[in-house]
Amino acid sequence: MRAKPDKKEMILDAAEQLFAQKGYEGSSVRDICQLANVNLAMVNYYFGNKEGLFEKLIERKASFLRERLRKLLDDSSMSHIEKVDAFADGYTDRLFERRGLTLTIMREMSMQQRCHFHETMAEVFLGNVSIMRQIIRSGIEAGQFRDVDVELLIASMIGTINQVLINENMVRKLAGFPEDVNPYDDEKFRHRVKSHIRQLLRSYLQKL
Amino acid sequence: MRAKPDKKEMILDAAEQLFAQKGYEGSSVRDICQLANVNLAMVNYYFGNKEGLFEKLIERKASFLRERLRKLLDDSSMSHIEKVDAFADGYTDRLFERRGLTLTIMREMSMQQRCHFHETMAEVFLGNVSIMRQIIRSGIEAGQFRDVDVELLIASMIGTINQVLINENMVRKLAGFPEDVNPYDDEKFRHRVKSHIRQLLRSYLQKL
DNA sequence: GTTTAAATTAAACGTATGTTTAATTTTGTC
DNA sequence: GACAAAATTAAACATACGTTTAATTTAAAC
Repeated sequence: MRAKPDKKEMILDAAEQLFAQKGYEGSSVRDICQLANVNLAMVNYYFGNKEGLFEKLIERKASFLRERLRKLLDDSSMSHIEKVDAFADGYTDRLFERRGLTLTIMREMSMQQRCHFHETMAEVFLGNVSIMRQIIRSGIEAGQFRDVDVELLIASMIGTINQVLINENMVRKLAGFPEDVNPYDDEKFRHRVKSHIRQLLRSYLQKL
Repeated sequence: MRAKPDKKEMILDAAEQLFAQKGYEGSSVRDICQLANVNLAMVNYYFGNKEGLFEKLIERKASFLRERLRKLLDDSSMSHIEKVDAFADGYTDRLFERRGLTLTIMREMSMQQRCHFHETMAEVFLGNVSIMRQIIRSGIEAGQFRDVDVELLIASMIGTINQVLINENMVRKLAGFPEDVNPYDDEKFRHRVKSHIRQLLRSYLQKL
């Protein structure tokens, strides 16, 4: 007697998977419904239309990360550099775990098509950026960090993770994984990325 | 008597522009032909089909950058860190100037759709990565650089640029540009990105 | 058990897509 | 100017798409 499968969730799951693999336009409503084992009309019944499905997908897990990161701001037991480390680690974990959705959002953000999506995505994104910015700024004000270009440093952190996520085959080649292994599930590789980002941020932020 | 407009080139130009704005699937052959002012059948006449058009687009400017970068390797008048600087500057310029194509390639690389494109793209990409890797490695062997994670450092450099290119609106907000200005044409902003990357690489590579 | 709303279905609708065809025009060569 | 090849065109083709409809089944409430 397993829990009754929620068709709405099944559609969202299927859409998340297909959008990640084939893009928004490349995934037909028929494909999504077939993968979710529901009737073709259910997408429009539950979400109005295909765009509504996409927006629900973005909203579904939007605020999860932010709450965890925001707690870092108020934690007085950690030093500034430890907060930066913790933020980067948390962010890396999150993007690795939700690689498909991360890629989907990134692709949509880079297009002028469907611009009304951008607001939802920008809100989520800027929320996280704002937390990271505050962490770094307070480190600068406390005299522990160099006076760096905060916005671009954040772009470097997120950009590094995205760059690693973008091409699975490239990562396999560069890191020497066999063809049948998903490198993003490999704990060693994730640790390698994390410690690279940590060292990159540390060497850039800390005073000589 | 201006030069006769080469329709093949006009199609490629139109496709490059539309793919960048609306993605591969989001750009119809009809849209492309209308923008290029040619008949609908010309795409299939010149390129066989839509996928052939895309592949020609990738090949058109593939090797341009590599030759310039390769010369850096043999230039004995520059120090190792100067070569890294020059590589990063050249790469940034190139990606900024060809932003649309960069985004298009990035999106395609992140999808499992149309996997036969990946070989062409991977070849171009790995060629450039390989040059940068040699530059950094020889700096490490000469004892001038720390023994860093070369592959991920390159991912950081390219990822930073991509992250900046991905969202025009975000850059406008973060850097304070008005709505009607293209921030990627702004010489000051480009310089800001370049010097950030330079400092990031330098602080990470150079020994304490 | 009847009633009412929600959930689900198969089928159809209208349109947009990539591609092909067959006819026509342009261009270059002798 | 005649011929042949290349370039260009309008029209049609077959298919896939997102969406809607109208009928049916399921579930819940009384």
